[in-house]
Amino acid sequence: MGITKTEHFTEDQNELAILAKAIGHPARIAIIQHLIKVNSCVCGDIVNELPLAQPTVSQHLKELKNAGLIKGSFEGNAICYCLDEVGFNKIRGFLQHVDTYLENRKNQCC
Amino acid sequence: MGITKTEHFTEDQNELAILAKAIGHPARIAIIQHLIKVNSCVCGDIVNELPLAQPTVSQHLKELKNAGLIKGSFEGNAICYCLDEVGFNKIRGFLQHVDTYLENRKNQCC
DNA sequence: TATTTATATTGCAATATTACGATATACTGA
DNA sequence: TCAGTATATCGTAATATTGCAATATAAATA
Repeated sequence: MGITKTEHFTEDQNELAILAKAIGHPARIAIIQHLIKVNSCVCGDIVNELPLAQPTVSQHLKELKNAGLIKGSFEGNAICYCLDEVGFNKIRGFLQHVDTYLENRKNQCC
Repeated sequence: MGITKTEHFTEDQNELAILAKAIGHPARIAIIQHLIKVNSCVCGDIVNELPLAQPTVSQHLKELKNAGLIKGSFEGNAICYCLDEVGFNKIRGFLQHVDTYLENRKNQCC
């Protein structure tokens, strides 16, 4: 049905899913990587960095912002975007949990 | 268009996106968490753990498997699923990159 | 004020995802 | 062999996502 049964899962599970889904697009990976590469907030040139039209990029930025993975502030005419720790901290918690388990797991049969 | 312009992005970006997208659903988060919780491979009871019908769960397991996040092996009648390091290692690399950046970043203006 | 520049929003078409009933497959044990 | 159990696949409906042209908004500057 294309509709996720959100209400059947915990708040934690839904939040993690939203974060991972936001990362789950190559354009949004590219945006994150670019923000790291230039080591600063980026005002305006993200559109030029991506092989997508301006409205599409704007939409991807909006999704990253909604998920808490980037934040933006007005810088006169333009808008400055940079990574937001808030979202990444939540994902880090989950993945550290997984990684710790993988390092120590017993009873592996596969 | 609902179609991702995969060819315009790097192989690395596409692969990371596929992994993150696979994690990006609460049912699949729940599957991963359950595999960690029981600390062993799980033969059969995953369907009972989730509030979804058997074909739906089967589909989610398939997606996790395709992404390299779980692996399964036949155990007689049933199938054993457990976490697969391969996929998680790739995501870890990306997120460590992000986390290292966040800890050390300069020039923050937002 | 009018123009330019930067970004967001709207509307829509194409495609993808989610969910599940029905059914198929495949192994086990009687 | 046959029934029972476990899982996968098919088909399909509902909804979500992706992408972009057109357009709107808003600040900067001439």
